[in-house]
Amino acid sequence: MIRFGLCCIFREAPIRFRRATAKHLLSKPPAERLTTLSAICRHNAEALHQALLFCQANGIGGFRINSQILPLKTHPEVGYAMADLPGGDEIVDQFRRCGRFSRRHHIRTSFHPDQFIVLNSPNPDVVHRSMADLAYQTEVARWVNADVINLHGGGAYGDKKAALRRLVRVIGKLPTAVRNRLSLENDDRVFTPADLLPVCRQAGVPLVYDVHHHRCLPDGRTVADVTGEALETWPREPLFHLSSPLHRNGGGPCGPHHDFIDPSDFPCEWRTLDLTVEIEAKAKEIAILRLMQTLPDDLKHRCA
DNA sequence: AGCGGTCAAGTTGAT
DNA sequence: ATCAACTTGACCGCT
Repeated sequence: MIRFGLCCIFREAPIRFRRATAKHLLSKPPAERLTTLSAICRHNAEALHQALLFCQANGIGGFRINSQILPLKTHPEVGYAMADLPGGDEIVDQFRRCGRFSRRHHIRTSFHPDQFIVLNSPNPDVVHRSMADLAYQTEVARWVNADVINLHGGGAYGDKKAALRRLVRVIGKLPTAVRNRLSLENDDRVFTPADLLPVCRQAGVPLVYDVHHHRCLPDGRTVADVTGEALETWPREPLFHLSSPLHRNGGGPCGPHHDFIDPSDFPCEWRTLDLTVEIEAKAKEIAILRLMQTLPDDLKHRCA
């Protein structure tokens, strides 16, 4: 069975996550900062519960959690520990409730740290800050029962092979709780599936195959090839990515995502797999619900 | 109440 | 050398 994952936010359902800016917090006295952050974190824990309820009620089998669910958690000036927040224990409890709900209803959750988290940077400060952020996301992942923290390979710095060697080495040094959840995803500018699959095998982390990125940044392999090799990197249910481009510039760089998914972008090779497919479409839950309606018929005709 | 500029962080590639 | 694009809002200060 294919299950679809929703990425971070809703277009129409009235479920919103809050954030904070460091600049604003720094204009307040420290005690007030913590009160503000506490209110936001509490709100977000409740919003996550609502998000999971929505998914459960609508047959959506996965949900990607925004990295800013605990805003600015590892920021050098306004970063904090849960114990610093007023009512921090209750906030953690609420996240644990989300974890029990997702386990009971088989809703898979994941994280996708943003572009500032780079494990293979030649700058050790960048790597250390990245590892700290991964530790934070892992902490939340344990509460909420998320089994995937998905990352891009990072930069090439003019020497892809050396960059990939650094990546293997740094992954090897990660705490087990982080590495057990870590996955790597092919991107649209630097690292293809062919680049990352050896890293995945050496470092013992799975590949999140993004077929749209692969079409923009090809590596000579077919969708069928990469699908098969990526599946072998997963000791549990695999997780792949699907999106449709707003503009069809065949072979050019990946542009912005479309509002919806063109069902014909769904690879026939995935049809019969047990697989989580995270849907990157700007219409969010509307796009998933539409795809769930149109895909079965489309597959029947296109992939016979 | 509504508007628009701004928001921690990195890297690449276009200008 | 500088700067937008990644993804995309939400927030905050101002009117």
